[in-house]
Amino acid sequence: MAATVFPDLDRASTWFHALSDPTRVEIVVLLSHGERCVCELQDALRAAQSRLSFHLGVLKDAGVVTDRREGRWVYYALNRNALDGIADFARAVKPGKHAGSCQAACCA
Amino acid sequence: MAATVFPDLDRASTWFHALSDPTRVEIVVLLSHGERCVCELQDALRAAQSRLSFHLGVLKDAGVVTDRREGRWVYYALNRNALDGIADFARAVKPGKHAGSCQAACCA
DNA sequence: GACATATATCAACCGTTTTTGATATATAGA
DNA sequence: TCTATATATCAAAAACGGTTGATATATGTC
Repeated sequence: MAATVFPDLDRASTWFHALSDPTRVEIVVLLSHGERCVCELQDALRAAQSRLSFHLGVLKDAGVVTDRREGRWVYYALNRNALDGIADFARAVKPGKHAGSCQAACCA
Repeated sequence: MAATVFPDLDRASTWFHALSDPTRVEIVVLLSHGERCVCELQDALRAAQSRLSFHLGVLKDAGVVTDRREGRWVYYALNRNALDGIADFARAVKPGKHAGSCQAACCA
């Protein structure tokens, strides 16, 4: 059963979808230095404001980033839980890592 | 500089794109039990043959899986390097993990 | 209140991805 | 060689995702 290997496939594919665009991966890398407001990201990426806002929305909906308003500015930050979940997924599906959790016949 | 955090952004977003579809994540989970031929995956996923073949092609092009022919059958298997790369990415961008690799001013 | 700045939302457009059904290729066995 | 099975490829349609420019909302300052 798939579920025994990694319990939350939909959430996983949502994370991966959020990271499937190079611009969004760049945003994540920028945020890995610490939280940033939209205008800082805009300068760093030289991206149109609505375009950046769109990508931040995708990342936020997927739970990869969080946002917080401070005065006029909105600061975005990485969500550690999502990053841990991604690493967990990669670890969980690595062949041989779950030999105990399914029938002996199916796992090499 | 983005490159200091994770050196191969394009490869990362290619991996993530390959995993951005729920069907493909399911395939990966099935393959985590060991290599499988296309017809076994077809039974497990109840997916049309050409559809499955398409998704396997995407995973293969991204380097997430490998294939090998044995007689009439083609067996697909996970590529550990890609899974390691994904886990590495998640670890590398986790805030605080790369404090030494960039200017003190930028990292909290 | 009027104005400026930061960010989000919307609609239109365009290109890409996915699905489907049909056909092609490869291998094996009779 | 003929037939059956496994898989890949192709073309057309449908669905989706990203970009752009315009407009809306929220906040702060004068």
